[in-house]
Amino acid sequence: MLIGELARQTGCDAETIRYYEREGLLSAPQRSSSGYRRYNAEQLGELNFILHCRSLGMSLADIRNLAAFKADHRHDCEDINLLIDQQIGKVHRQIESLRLLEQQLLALRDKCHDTHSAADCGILQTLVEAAEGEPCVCHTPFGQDNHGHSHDHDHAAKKNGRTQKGRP
Amino acid sequence: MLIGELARQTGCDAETIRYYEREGLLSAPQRSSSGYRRYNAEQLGELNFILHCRSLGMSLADIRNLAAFKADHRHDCEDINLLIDQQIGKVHRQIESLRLLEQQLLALRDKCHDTHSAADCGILQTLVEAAEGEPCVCHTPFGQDNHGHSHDHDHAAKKNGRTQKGRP
DNA sequence: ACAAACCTTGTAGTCACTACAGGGTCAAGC
DNA sequence: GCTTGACCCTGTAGTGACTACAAGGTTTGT
Repeated sequence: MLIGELARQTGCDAETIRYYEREGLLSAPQRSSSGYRRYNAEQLGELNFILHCRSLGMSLADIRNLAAFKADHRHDCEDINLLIDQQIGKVHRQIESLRLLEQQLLALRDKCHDTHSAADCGILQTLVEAAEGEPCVCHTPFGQDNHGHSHDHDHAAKKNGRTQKGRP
Repeated sequence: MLIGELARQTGCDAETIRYYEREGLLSAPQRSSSGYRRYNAEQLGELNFILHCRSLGMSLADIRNLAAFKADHRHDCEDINLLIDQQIGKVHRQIESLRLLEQQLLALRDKCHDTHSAADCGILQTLVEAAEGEPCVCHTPFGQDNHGHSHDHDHAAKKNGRTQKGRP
């Protein structure tokens, strides 16, 4: 099966498949005489495994580890449990901080219900004041645990801590 | 005040401040004869506004818009409300999909409590089987609304849809 | 013979930073 | 006057997980 067919069967973009191969997650397939990638059922399974793990929010690095554990059958599964536990912890912290975020946004939204001039907009005023005074709740979205180089997709406020680090 | 002092007062890295300037979020400060950036209270306010919005999970593009609304006082605040509502919607959807994710991970974790060989690890087995059969819950983490180029913190499974797009 | 649909590689862009190289400036101390 | 160290500058490249495109080669059908 060619890459397009694999893409169709898995719902994964062909460019992403090539990307996974480059990243060493997917084993390099055989090639036809003209250089086309030829996949078999085994690689279909490999890719589905990757996609399923991705759908559980795991990073490619985590999946690489998991695949290594899978390959080495003498390995005991302590590390696997640890990996899943870490994933659960990560997701849990994300949920917590997003909930806080939601609260703050809803409170903000509450400042303005009718359409009027931006000069009188309660939301804008609140934002400006909050930035000035900054005695705010100041959660740290998915933060702190951010050592290493995880970069964690936490857009928001990352390491800057604001209340802690800021104004001493 | 020099950039280091501004960094200290806001808890924002100096390199990030320069980045915000490059991106046009922060107005270009005056320069000393030797080219050093000199900030005043107004720019301190500007930066705090940006950081506060970031801590609410807004993208730099959103903040740019918000700042434009702030500047143009004749503008009415409908767009501001819309922006906040969209932000709330985004956060809400993220929470929902993360909750689902958490359930799946907890169910997965439940497959293995003791340390034993990876060959017998319930987690690994479950992952492999789930990838093969794939009659799974198959949530789509923060997906779908992903038009444009939002990139949205969604690690997970992004557009690939899996159950929808895959295997027709 | 030719077009459409596929495949290849390589490079650059996304977002919000972060890190570093390679230099310049400034104040304090000797 | 000279050195040291803390600061500042610009510019470029890297992060994660893709996505998009350019410029070309191959295969298949009419």
